[in-house]
Amino acid sequence: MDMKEIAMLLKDHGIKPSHHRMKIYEYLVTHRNHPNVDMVYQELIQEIPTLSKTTLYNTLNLFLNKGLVQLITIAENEMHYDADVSMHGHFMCKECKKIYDIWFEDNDIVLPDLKDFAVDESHIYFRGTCLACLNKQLQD
Amino acid sequence: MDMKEIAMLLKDHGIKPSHHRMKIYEYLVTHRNHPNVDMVYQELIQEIPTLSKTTLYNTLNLFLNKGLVQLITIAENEMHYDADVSMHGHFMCKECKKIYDIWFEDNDIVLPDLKDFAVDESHIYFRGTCLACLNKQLQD
DNA sequence: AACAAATTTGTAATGATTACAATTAATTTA
DNA sequence: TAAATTAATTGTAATCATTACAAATTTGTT
Repeated sequence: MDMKEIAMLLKDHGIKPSHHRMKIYEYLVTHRNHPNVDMVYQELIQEIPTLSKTTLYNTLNLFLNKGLVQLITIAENEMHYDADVSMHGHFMCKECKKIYDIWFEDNDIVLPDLKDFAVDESHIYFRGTCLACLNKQLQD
Repeated sequence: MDMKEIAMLLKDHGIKPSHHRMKIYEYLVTHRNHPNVDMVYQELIQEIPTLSKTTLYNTLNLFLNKGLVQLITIAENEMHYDADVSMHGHFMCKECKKIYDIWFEDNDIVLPDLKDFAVDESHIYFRGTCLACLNKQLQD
């Protein structure tokens, strides 16, 4: 996804595509690693030495409000962000803290329609231990 | 659920049933309101004027580790707790912040078995607006 | 009662996030 | 094009949930 496409995507979501905003979205869409704020910051500060964390928070909240990214509240002490807003689940390894995408077969999961609620977001979270960390534990 | 039953339940989970611990669990099991730490504190401090928030945090973490309660990470800035550890979903209203239980019909939801992951916990979260808040909005 | 172990407490530290006012950059108007 | 207006970005300080830690209290044991 090149910068021209990113600019158009932001515009389509009612977001003026400033340089900072484009770089932040570019980070999310190329890494796809469900980063927390600091992961984005540590990477972008090298290209944009003046970048402020407040700008990051402002921008990510703007993206959230415009529906450009989704918020992942699977961790206990910090937010994570996902540029993929399509319906899929997330698994967090309690050992390495890594967050994995969980893709479902088409009919694997059908969430029920909720009466008495206007639902904006649906999330499916799993916690446990990932294969890499299970193997590491066997070596001890 | 009386105190004798609570004491037995704690013991069955390897937790020595001190008075504080029993009162904290009693709060969770009788209110069933998915409280945050402060909600428990504000109620119990009236009966136990010496209660410390550190004790609350310690106790809730102990309950979590022993599998007596489950952690709800649906809110963006604080943890919520649920004494009902059976599989059910949660809906959080963005307006009033209230958390509702979502019960599924038996075959309504079948979460897939994940290869390459040892899953300890599965959570289904919804966010949106509850009926009470939708009606309130119509009045304006 | 005396000792040891477990529980509870109070205070201070941590760390993610937000508030807010100042600065800088971009856009519009004259 | 320059001044004026608006929007975006920055830096610092505040907020607030949670944890660290050592002291005090309670409980259980010889």
